[in-house]
Amino acid sequence: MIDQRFDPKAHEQRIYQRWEEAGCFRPSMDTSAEAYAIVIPPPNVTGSLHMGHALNNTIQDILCRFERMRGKNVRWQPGMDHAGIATQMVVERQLAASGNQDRRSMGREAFIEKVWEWKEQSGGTILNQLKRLGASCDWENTKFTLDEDLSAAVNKAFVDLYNEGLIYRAKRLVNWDPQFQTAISNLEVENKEVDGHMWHFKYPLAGGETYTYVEKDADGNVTLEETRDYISIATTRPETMLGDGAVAVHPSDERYAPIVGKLCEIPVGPKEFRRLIPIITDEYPDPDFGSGAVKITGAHDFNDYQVAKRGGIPMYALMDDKGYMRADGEDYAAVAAVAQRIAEGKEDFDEAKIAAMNLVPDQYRGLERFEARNAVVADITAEGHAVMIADPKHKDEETDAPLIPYVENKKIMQPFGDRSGVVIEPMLTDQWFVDAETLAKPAIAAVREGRTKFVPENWDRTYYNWMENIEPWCISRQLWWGHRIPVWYGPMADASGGTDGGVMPFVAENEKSSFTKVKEYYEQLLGAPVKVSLLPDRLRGKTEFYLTKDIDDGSYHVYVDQDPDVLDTWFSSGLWPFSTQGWPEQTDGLKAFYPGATLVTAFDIIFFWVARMMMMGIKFMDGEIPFKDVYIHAIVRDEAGKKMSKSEGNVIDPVDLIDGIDADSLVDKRTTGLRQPEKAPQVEKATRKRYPKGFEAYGADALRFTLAAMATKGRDINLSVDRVAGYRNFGSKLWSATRFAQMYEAKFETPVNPSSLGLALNQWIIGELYKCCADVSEAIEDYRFNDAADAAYHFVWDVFCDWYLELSKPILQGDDGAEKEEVQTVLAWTLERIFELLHPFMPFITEALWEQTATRSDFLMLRKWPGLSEGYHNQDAADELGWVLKTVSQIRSVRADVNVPAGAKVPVSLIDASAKTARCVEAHRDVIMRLARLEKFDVAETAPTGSVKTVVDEATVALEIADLIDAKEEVARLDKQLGKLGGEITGLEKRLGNDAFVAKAPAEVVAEQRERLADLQGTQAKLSQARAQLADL
RNA sequence: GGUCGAUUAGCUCAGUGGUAGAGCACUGCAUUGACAUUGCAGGGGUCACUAGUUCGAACCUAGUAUCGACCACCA
Repeated sequence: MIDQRFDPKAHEQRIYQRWEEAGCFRPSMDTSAEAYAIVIPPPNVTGSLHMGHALNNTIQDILCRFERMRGKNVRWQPGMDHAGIATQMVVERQLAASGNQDRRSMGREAFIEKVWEWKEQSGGTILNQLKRLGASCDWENTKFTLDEDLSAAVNKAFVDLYNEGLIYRAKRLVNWDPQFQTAISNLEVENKEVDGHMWHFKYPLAGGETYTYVEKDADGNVTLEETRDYISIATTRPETMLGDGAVAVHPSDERYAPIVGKLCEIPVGPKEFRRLIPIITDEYPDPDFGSGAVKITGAHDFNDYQVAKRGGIPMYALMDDKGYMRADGEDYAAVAAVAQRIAEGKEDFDEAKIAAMNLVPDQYRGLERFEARNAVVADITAEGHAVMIADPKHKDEETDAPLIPYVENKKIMQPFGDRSGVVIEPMLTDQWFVDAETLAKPAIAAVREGRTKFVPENWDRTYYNWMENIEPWCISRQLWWGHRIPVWYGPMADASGGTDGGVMPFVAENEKSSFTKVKEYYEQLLGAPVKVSLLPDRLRGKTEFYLTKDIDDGSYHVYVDQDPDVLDTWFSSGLWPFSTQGWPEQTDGLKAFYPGATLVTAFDIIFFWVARMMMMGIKFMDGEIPFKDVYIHAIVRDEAGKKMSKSEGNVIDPVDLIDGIDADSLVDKRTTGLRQPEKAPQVEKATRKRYPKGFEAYGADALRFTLAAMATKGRDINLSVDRVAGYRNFGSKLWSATRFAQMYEAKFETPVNPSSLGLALNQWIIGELYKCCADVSEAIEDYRFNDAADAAYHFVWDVFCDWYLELSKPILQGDDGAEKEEVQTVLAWTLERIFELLHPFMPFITEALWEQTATRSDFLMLRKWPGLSEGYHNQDAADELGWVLKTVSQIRSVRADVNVPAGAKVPVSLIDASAKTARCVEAHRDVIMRLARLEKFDVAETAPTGSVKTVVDEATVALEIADLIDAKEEVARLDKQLGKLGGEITGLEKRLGNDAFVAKAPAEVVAEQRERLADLQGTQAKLSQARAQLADL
């Protein structure tokens, strides 16, 4: 006999280990079976399991277990992402906390070694947590994006794209994170609205020139006309004025037409040398916004960058990598003089020249960017270049109001680094880019043509929206942790061995092949033997030593230096569906498991990952898409619909739901080692704030079932612990039902042949089981996990436990050996099918029940899915048991209505019963008497006087409880029912009386309604009769 | 500004044109026979609003209101 209760702690980890040891997670590699692959969204190596992961992986596991049971060759590909910035951040922080050197003084190699050390010790917590959840991943094939083979795939992908011109290096304006001192992609920038200011300044015209400034209203009437010697500019970032290259106005803006082409002065910096910049026209400025004139700072604003590129305006970079005003280069006066000549068109310029020019006036050099802003504003204002307005707070006539500098307080959108949280700075730097536009085209087509489908499908709009407006993808990161860019630079040289300090890139899959390329190149160029070595640190920057000639034999020595940058983490993630299967080798895994069946992920990762996998997969796998379906699931929120966040204190840790959280055992929990040590206290605190008393250990099954039951398409999940408790109870119910079966010696491992069953009860339950199986299968196939969970839940609890088990009791406790044996067999058989049916949702408890109900040689996990045929359904049995259920329910309901004591046994007669009903009475008398607590249950001609009546189908059920009832109350009870019936009947009559309905509605609907009306009228007649008899009393 | 979504019972949510549902909460009754992590019975809804399409609308269409998410934004 199994234990009285299911204790998750006693079974979950034990069973998981059994599966793992037996190799249950491995693909069958059965070539006759259909292959089925899901690649896990590789969690960050720094990650620990949160509710989103729990949902994501529960869904994948349900699909994998379901398809595995259906006989497919399943690989659920697990692994982890090296997560460049996140990991580097964690390790750097740890180094700092333990008083170590920072990474720069430590050096690249030593630092990376530290990260690997950290990875071995603390990384990958999440994989063990996934095991706690029951994830049936193919662990033996676990991959890490920085593994040797995956790194080789990354390099190959890079080289191939480079050779096709789809990867290129360019100086462009990119998002720069001043904290991490690296470029990041657009996607890693979060735009947030913050309180900001917009300052209005006057840029004086060169040489004190003046013009007539005229403003007109919509009808062309002049509203303002004055002589000005300046142009008014509005800006939210005054510190960038130092890098202005022009002022732009819209070509149609008549106000400024007189001064277009003239020069104006940037009103900041040393008075003796104010820089002059041209006033130009461009389509970009909106004449209706601000003053209509825009300062153009090409190196510090994305819009300005476009204008500057169009207009050939120089873009002066003002800041260093840390977001401080530049302090390098020549002093301001010298540089500004050059800039002046450029602005006046008197001197040519090129990118390199501009890049070297530091136009930050001496007094601002080295200031942090926000300090610089304050200083610039103060200086300009002090000097009287702020636009002045009448103080709006002043109550008097406008003319009397004092003038104050015009500064608007307004909400502005500001970019923040999603990891660092600091304000992102647009910076002009050399970076590597992927031509995403070209790669996106076939990826868009794949979805348009339905080769890859989004579920729910409306997400394709989001995908198109982004893909059709995709920007070049900046893939280089100025970090150390990641795939180093496979590019080596040699010195730019001429045939005589002369160098100019420039570099020549060699792109190759590894160092060795790059050296071969370098050697070939220089030998051809120089016509002499060439030896190649990697540039040692001590020579870095000393370009004169990069190419040297041996005076003795005339051979050359070339030093090459690998690009110091690493690739965006998502570059390697984009290759995940095929790099994990061994690409570029044509492995069996690759052949079988690409393309995958379904990608399961949350919407926030569509751009980051799904889009990139689509582009890369199609590119490298001969146009074959990486997966057929993309199932986009919900975001898990707290029960009030708020996003779970540590600061809100509403985080629920999935592992806490599995293991329980006890208010007093904080210490105990920390020793489980399931969380990152440095993270654990915070999570504890957050959960405990919300659940001060803690909560029970609900087990992985309860959590999984809850998530599945709530996983409706296209809606967020508001998770409540109560709900988890509810589904834990469901597991308990199944457990105790199995105990019941064991108690009555149910015959497990015994086949059932539907056609040889003698009892309607058994024919009925296997028919119900058949329906349930069909519903669950269809729902999972259709990604309706909530429907699948509901169908199983309802069948097990409401049909199997509440009815079948109760109905079977008289037989199991009775004397008829043959009947008893049939029930023992069907009971066990149905339970076994239930275990199978629930296994994808609740793998642990079902496997535990499987192993403990018989001596078994197999795992439930590897059994065949119960795909029952329609032959299991028997309509006669269904009708018969349907009648039994109705009859019992009706009698129970009446008993409760008229307050018959629960223990009292009541005699009941059945009036006007048909022959068929009479046969049912004979067949099921015992069980009905037992379940409805009857003293007798017989067919009769007439109802005894003083009985309480209800109607089941054609028959009136009379409860002989004259002594218990009050005639008045009984009349009231019947009237209430009649009232309800009457309302429904009227509605039906009205509908059926409507010719249009009868004429236009489908015939079966009309027939159905007619039948229903007839039924209701029959019931009404019988109840009315009963009422009439009572009234006579 | 663009896109997507939500509004159904006290709460959290299912429900793709034909009798409004679940879980939790609530009320009454039931405790030595699988299960109190239970059983039986019950109360509770103008399906946000307006108009339309339809024989028929929670569901389709248009609009309104409120809430939310994402993307892009005026220097």
